[in-house]
Amino acid sequence: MQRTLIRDLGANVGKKVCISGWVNVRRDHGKMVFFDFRDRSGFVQGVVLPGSMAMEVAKDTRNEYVVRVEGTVNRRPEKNIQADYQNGDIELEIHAIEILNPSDAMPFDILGNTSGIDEAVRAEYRYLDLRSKRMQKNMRIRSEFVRRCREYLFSKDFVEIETPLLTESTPEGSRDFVVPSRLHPGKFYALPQSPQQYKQLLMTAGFEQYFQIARAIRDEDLRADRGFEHTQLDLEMSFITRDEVMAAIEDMVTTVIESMGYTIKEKPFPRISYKDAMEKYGADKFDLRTPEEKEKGILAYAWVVDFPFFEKDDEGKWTFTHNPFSMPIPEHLDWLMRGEHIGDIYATQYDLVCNGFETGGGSIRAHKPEILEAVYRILGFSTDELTERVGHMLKAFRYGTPPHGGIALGIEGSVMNLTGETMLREVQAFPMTRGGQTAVMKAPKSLTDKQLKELGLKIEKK
RNA sequence: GCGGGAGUAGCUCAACUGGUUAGAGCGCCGCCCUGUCACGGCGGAGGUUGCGGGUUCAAGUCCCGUCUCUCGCGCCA
Repeated sequence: MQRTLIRDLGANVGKKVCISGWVNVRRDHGKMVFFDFRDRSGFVQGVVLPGSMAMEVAKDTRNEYVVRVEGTVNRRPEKNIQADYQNGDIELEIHAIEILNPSDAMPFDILGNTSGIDEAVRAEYRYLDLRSKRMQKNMRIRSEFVRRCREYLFSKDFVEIETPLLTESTPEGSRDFVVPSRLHPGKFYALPQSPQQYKQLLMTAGFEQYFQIARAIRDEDLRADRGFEHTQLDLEMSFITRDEVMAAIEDMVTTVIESMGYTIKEKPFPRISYKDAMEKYGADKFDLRTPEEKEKGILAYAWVVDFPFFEKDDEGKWTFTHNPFSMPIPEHLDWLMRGEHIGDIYATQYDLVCNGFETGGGSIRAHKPEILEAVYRILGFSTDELTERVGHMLKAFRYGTPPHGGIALGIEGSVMNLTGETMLREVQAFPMTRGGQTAVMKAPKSLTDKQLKELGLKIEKK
C-alpha cells in the first residue's frame, strides 16, 4: 500500500492507509497500546485495540523506532477529541506494524526543551537534537527564508552563480582558513571570507545581476552569535546608484519577510548616519522595537549610512573600516583621489540593522582602477605590493567594468531574528562548539604521515 | 591570548564545615493496567564524581596541573 503523509490522514477518514515514520511516544495500557507517530508532516495518534494482530509487535516497539504502520483512519469519540493538537479529532486504528529499524533509547530528552542540555551532548548527537521541535522549526524557517529570497531574485532577473571555495588568501580583513596544496608543495589556498572579488569580476563579465548563497569562512575566535563559517545571501548589481541598490534590497527583504507572515515596524526602513547612530545609541547596531513589539515578534529594520572610509589603527596607520573595494560617496571622491581629508571621507557603505543585529552590509564598489589604487595608496601599499594584492582587479577594471554595487545579507542573523534565537548554533544544522570542533565528527583531526608527506608539510617531531 | 561559569547515573541536578554503602526526578528494564495523549501503579538495574597528580587517618568536597563545554573581552563585519 502506498504511503500517506500524516498531515493528509484527516482527508482519509474511514479508509485503510499506510503511514511511515517514527514512534514519537508509546503509551502501553496492557490490553491496548497507544502511539503518537511522527513524520515530516506532523503527528497522529495510533491505537492497537485488544485482540489486534499488531499487539505482539506493538509490545516490542519503543520510542524513536522507525515503523511502517497499516491501519484505518477513525474519527475519535467526542470525549477523546484533543482540539489543540494536529489530528486531534482522528486516530489510526492499527492493523499491522512493521519495524523498519529499531532505536536505542535517546541519550537525552529530544521531546522536551533541549536548551538545558549540555552542548557537548547536543553536538555529539546533533542528528537527534535536530529531531526536536525547536530545531525542526528553525531549520524549516531557514529553508523557507532562503527559498523565498531565491524566488524573489529569480523573478527580478538575477543569475545564481557559484564562486570558488579554494581561492587566494586576502590578508586584509580577518584571518584566513588555509588549505595546503598537493600539486604546489608549500603553497596554500585560502577559503573565502566573502565572494567580494569574484562577484565584482562577474560584473565585469556582464551578468549585471548576480546572487549566490555563499559560505563565508573566517579563522577568528567564536562567539554565541559568530562561527568559523556562516552563510550569506551575496548579491551584486550593475548600473546602479547607492539609493537604487538599497531600495532593491529593501524591497526583497520586505517581500520575503512579509510573505512569511512577519510584520515590519517601519517602511521604508529608517536611515541614520553612522555618526548619529553612535551619538544616539552608542553603537552602529541598535534595536528600535518597544517591549510590546518585541513581544509580538515585530521586526525593526534600519539602514546605517555615511560610515568613515578609513580610520587609524593602533600604530597610527590608515586602515579601512569596512571594505577596501568600496567607493567613497561622490562628494568625497576628490579627497580620496588626492589623499586629502582622509579621516573625513565617507564610504558608500550601507549596513542593514534588524532588532539590534547587523544583518547585512554592502556598498557601491570601485570599478575604475585609479579609484581602487587610490584606496590602496592611502593604506600604505607600494606599487609592487598593490600589483601583487589587487593587480588582477586593476587589470579587470581596465576592460569595461560597469559601475556596480551590492550587499551580503547574513542568513543566520536573519533567521535568528525570525525565530527569536540568539545563538548561532540554533539556526545552523551542524554548528561548531565554542572551541572549534565540528558537531558529531570532532574535526579537526590529525592527518596520517602519508597525507602530510603528499602535501609537502613537515612532520613535527618532539 | 585574557577573565567568569560549569563538569557527579543515559539526561537534569542534590550531597552542609573533608567523615558510614554518593541520592532524587526523568529516562531505561520487568510486571500490572480497555481510552490514554510527555497515561498511571509496583518493582529493578544503572556511578573510575572529566582526566592526572598531591595533602589527609579519610577527598565528589582542599591544593596543583590538564582536558572539555559555555558566556564575555581581545580579535572579527
